[in-house]
Amino acid sequence: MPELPEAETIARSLRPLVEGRLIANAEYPGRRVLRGVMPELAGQRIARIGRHGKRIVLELGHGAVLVSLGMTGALLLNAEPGPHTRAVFTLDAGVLLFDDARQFGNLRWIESLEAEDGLGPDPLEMTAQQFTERLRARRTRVKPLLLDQGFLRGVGNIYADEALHRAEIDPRIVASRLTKTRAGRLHAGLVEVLEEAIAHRGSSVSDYVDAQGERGGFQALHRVYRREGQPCPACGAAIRRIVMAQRGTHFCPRCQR
DNA sequence: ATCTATTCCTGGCTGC
DNA sequence: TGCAGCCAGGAATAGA
Repeated sequence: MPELPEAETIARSLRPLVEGRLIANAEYPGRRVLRGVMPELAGQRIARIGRHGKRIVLELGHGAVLVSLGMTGALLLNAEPGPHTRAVFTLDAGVLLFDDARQFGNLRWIESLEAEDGLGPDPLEMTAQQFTERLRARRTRVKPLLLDQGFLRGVGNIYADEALHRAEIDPRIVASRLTKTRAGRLHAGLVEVLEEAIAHRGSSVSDYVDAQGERGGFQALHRVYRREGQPCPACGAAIRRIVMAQRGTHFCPRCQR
């Protein structure tokens, strides 16, 4: 499931071959992938590839296409279209596909990112103090809060669990009850795990691959995510799994109190 | 403000 | 070997 590090990896792997290319043709088999009205893209140039939270941004001469990868979305460069291909962008050199088996992903045209928003700040672009203030203002449990894209953009289930473990914080604790010190540790844990994951080109838990079809390597370094019953790398206690907000939540009952 | 449940979807897994 | 049933969950939505 692509989150911030996976989206960043995809953006980086797309840039050298897609930035500056002209879109010769755009097709959307089934059309279900589109959210809202998609203008004619043929003839437009992809000026820049960006990332906004866990989404990929294809910046055009005017406006941009926001790619939400959902659970199983992938942007593939020069691959063969398959049964799950939802969009085909034929470029002046090469072809860019959007494949998405489960169809939780979508494409949306926006005028500008600034006008767009409604999303919280990027965890890698905020100070510990900003994070701490936002966090302690909320009377909701910290794990679901980290998943709330309006609170913070880019964090999903994997990195929420991994950051809470690094910060030694129980996912069930109410955010406003965290001390400034512990909130600061959570910020540090988030930044650390996201940067490490980017360095390892993301986590391939089920089917995530980058634009060249390559898997990430960070899944081997997960400390709690989907490791129920296995020993905590820090203390050896068995990792627990509970469900919060309909999401599997993994934590060490000894380290995280 | 914050909560939970539901919906979308299908590959991959379990168990018979 | 085949198949039914269940599970994973990002985000939108409804309702409490």
